[in-house]
This record gives sequence, structure tokens and C-alpha cells, in this order.
Amino acid sequence: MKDNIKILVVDDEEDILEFLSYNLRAEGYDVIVADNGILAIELAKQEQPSLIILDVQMPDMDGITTCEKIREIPSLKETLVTFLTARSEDYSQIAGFEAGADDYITKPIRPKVLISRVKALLKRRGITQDTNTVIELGDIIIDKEKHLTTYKGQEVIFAKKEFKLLKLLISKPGKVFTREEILEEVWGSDIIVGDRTIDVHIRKLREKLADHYVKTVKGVGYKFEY
Amino acid sequence: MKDNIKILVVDDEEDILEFLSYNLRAEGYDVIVADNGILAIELAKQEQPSLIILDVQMPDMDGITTCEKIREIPSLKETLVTFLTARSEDYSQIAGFEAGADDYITKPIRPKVLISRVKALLKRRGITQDTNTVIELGDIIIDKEKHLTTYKGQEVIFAKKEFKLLKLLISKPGKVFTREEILEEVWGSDIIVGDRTIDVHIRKLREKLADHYVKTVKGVGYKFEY
DNA sequence: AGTCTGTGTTAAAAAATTGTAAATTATTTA
DNA sequence: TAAATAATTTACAATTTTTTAACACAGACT
Repeated sequence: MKDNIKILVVDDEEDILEFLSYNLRAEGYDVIVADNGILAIELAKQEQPSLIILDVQMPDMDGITTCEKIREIPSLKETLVTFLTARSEDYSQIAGFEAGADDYITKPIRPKVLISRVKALLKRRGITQDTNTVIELGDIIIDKEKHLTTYKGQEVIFAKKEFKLLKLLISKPGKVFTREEILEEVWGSDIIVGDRTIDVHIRKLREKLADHYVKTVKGVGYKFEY
Repeated sequence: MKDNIKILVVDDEEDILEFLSYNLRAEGYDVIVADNGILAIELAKQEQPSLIILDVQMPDMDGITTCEKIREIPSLKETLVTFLTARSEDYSQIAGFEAGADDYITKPIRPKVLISRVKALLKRRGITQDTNTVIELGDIIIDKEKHLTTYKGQEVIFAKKEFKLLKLLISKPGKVFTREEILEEVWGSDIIVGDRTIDVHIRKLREKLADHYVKTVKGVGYKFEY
């Protein structure tokens, strides 16, 4: 649990800062805050966040100006910036895109919307939250990073594809993954493999764990059930 | 499952229309298109889409104007409108929010971004694509994702077709589905099956649940009644 | 009552889907 | 590069699901 994505939130209103922090942290992001543009720039340089959420309307230095200044800093050229604007504000301000913003979010902010926007943005830029490195499900422990699996305290070795498949199924225990989904996730959309390939890999999982974990839902797909 | 969300896409460029239609349809939306503002307004009045995606830059009547006109139509007051703008355009135009738009998407359009925006928008307005993974009706619980059905706390296994059929009937409790509708939804429009096939499947549902849930309306079809 | 139409039931045939072992091909490692 | 390991295909077997077919049954209509 270390390499969390860092997000800098800038707003002059205490409430909003808290609200945003809370929701972003709940999603597993590391959040740092600033209540004005000057501080924001300092912090940004120092902390190198992946994303800066910037209120447009702030005293002293507004969001647009802050953004412009940020864009002038070489080390922050690639940092994502998203504005926070009130619906009622003069939207021509949003021309602040010209200031180099990547997105904006309108108030009132709905947590779900906020999160989905942030995720989409980061994803677009190829920054992915490396969520839980370790998945634990009863007597099965999977360490994604170390590519290591333990079953009943015993280390079990899975080959690359097997591991990916297991990881996928176990990521949402109970959910049925269709063959298509599995192909997409484990093999990739462009690779074409024969019909029985998935079955064979499933079989390997069953061999190495116990039969009952991986269930077949005929005509639909496979699921992992603990 | 005919209650798909309807989206009207308006752009003067054929390519863009196609691109958007393709991606939106792939996501399960019903898409209608217009290549100019006049037509768009006509179609909108007629079809009552949930969302209109409107290119800002169009000959004759631009997006902003179109949007303003749309907002003047009472039956479309609540319809969502999102603009499509080129990154290079003068962003002060985006003041078109004042024209009553709810969001905007910048070109070049990335499919994933498009979809996530559209979803977020619809969601915000509480319009949901039949996205519920779990349907609950008294002591019957259907989890589409897990492809699992529970009846009185007991897990009941339905084969694929049975599951689809049950899902369909239960999606609108009380509604009578004609045999045609059932064929269309469960089997698909092009597959031809014999007359007794549906009956047999209905029988399976009755076997696995209790007889009284699935009712026959002679000469019309079947319905699910709780 | 006799016939017609639409539906219910059942078992068996047909089709679809998955499981498996062994062979083949790729890829990695030593 | 050879050897080892992994991934994929092949060719069937096994299983489950879906469909068909044949007949029973009920109510509507003549």
C-alpha cells in the first residue's frame, strides 16, 4: 500500500476541502490540500501530484491564474488539472481550458461523479491506482506485486497467464466473467486464441487450488466462489 | 428490455455521427441522429430522447442556437444536452452553458471518455440504463452479475435461457409479454424455434420457483406476478 | 357433442458447451 | 543452444442445455 496516486485539492472553502479529501481518500488516493493558489503552487512543485483539483473562484489568485502559473513550471507540465466551477458562475470563465486545464467538475459535487471523473482522467493519462497489492480470501492469499500465491499457508506457483486469470476471477468473487471478458482481460482484445484455451487454464487453476473454487456457469462463463 | 435510453446525436459531419452512434450503440443506447439543427429539434420533439449530443459548430443553425430553441420547448425542458466542441475552438463559446447545456465533450472524442461522460450525466439525472445487477422481488432475488437466483433464501440454478426468460418477465412484474416479445428478447429476432419451446421453458421456471408466479394469459402471453 | 385453438407435459433427440489428456508450438532460462 | 517451462491446439469424451415431437387437456365456438 504505498504507491498511491497523489491528488492536490485547492479551494478556499474549508468545507469543500474536507468534502473532497474525504471522498478521494475513501477511494484510496493520497490527498494533499491547499487553501490558496500560492500555497498550491508550492505544494505542487514539492509533492508532484498526479492531479490537481482547482477551484476557479478563489480570493487573491483565482484558479485560472493558478493554473497558468502551474503550466509554466516544467516539472508540472504533465500534471493533470481539473477545475471546480459553480454552475451559476459565468461559464465563459471555463475558457480557462486555455489556461491548460484538462477537465472541470461543476458544483454541486456529487461524490460518485467526482470519483468517476477523476478516474477517467487518470486513466486517460495512463495513471492507474495500483489498488491493493495483496488480495486475501480465506486461505488464499495473492500478492500481485510479488506474483506470489499462498494456499493454506503453502506457496503455489502459477504461470503468468494462470496468475492473471486467477487475479481477474478473484478480483470480484462471485461475479461471473464471460469468456469474452476473460479474453479481453487476460489475453487482450487483439489476440486470438482457440476455443479451449481458457478451459485449459481454468483446469490448471482447479488443479493447483481445489476444484470447488472456480465454478463453471455453463453458457455464461466462470466465477470464483469462496 | 426494450427500455433503452434514447440519445439524439447532432452533427453535420457524417463521420462523427457514425463514430458516436457506433460507440453509444455498443454501450446499449438507442441512438438517433440528425445532421442539422432544424431536423434535430423536430426529432427531439418527436422522439423525446433522454440526452442530446450537439455539435457546437454547424452550418445554418449552430449548436448554441439549437440548444436555446430546444430549451424553449416545454416537453424538452428536462432533456439533457451536451455540447461537442473542438479543443481548438474559442472556448468562450462554451458560455453556451448559458444556452442551457448540461455538459460538453471536447474533440477529439475518446470512446471511453464519451461513454463515461454520458453515463455520469444520465446518472446525475437519475436516468439509469438497466444497469441494476440485482433485482429483488419479495423472496426472489436475481443477481445478474453473479448469475445467481435465490428463492426463499435458497439458491436456485437456472440455465442460460431460463435465466434470461425469468429476468425478462420479472423486469416488469405484471406486464404480459407476448410470445413474440419473449422470442425477440430471449432468443433474438433471427432465431427460429418451434412453438412449444417457450412453454417448456416457462414450465422450468414454474418447476424451480412455485407454480403461481408465472401466469399464462391465454392467447396473449405470460406474465410474472408476485 | 364435435372440432378447433392454444397451452401443458413428458421423454427423447439434437445441439451447445465444457472437461481432459496428449501433442504441438512458443517462450524462457540456464 | 539445449533444456525446461509455459501456452496453445487438437481431438474426443462427458455433460448440460435446448429443442423437438407426440400427445393430453381445457375452453371457445359451431
